Amino acid sequence: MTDPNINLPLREPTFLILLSLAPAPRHGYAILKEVESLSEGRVKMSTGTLYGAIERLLEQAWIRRVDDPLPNDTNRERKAYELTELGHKALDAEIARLQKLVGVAKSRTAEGAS
Amino acid sequence: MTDPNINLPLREPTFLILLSLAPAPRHGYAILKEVESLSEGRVKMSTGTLYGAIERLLEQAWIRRVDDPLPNDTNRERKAYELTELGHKALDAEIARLQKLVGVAKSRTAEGAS
DNA sequence: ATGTAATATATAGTTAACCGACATAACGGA
DNA sequence: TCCGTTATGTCGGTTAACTATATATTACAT
Repeated sequence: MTDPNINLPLREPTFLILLSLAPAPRHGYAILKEVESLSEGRVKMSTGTLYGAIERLLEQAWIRRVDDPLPNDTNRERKAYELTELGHKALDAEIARLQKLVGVAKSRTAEGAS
Repeated sequence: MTDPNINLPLREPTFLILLSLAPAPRHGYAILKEVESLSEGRVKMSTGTLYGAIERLLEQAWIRRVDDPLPNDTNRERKAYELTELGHKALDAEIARLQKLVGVAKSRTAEGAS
């Protein structure tokens, strides 16, 4: 039932990268900025983390390369990525896992608390 | 502000260990079983993970050793642990982090709506 | 024109936590 | 008496993330 290609849990940077790509394709640096904004400034990924994760996600086929959605007239290199079907499934599965965990945690810590 | 002794995110096994200790002290093996039940059978921690984490959590002073709450008449070794104040804070902070993340993820992946 | 901040990609070396395998032993019931 | 469960622990390998470093282009202000 559970897809063997989807190995949870994701670590936070990976999760946020996928989440940043969920609505639309983006290039690396844009992911970096989006992750920071998604986490309200809390997560400032290093480029080492970012490009390492991109490489891994490409291998796992959770993301794929696409043409830059915002083509520019400069010589500037830009590589864009989007979620694959599998990537979407993985993200959804991870969100479900987190949601369940939060539910359990809430009910467990609520007793006797104030 | 944010306690410098609390370094988030936690990885799932660590989170579940803290959560298992939240209502009451437990000994190692009981934590192992509780984690499995909290995760509805999904997370089957190895003892390597468990005792490694316990050692780390003791060092960080997120848990402390206590007398076995269920004393037995046997020669069986049993070591019980409970959350410290700091451990409780860390757990609460992690739950808050997860909850916020789920909220962001939900709103971002939800289609429709404007 | 010159400097510098922001944009953009990439690699190398290190660390922390987890995982699987292994090891030991007491207990309880069939 | 045997076996599954309870109970504690070590060790080596894996892996993702982190830090630091590197390179180059572009935009903007002085």
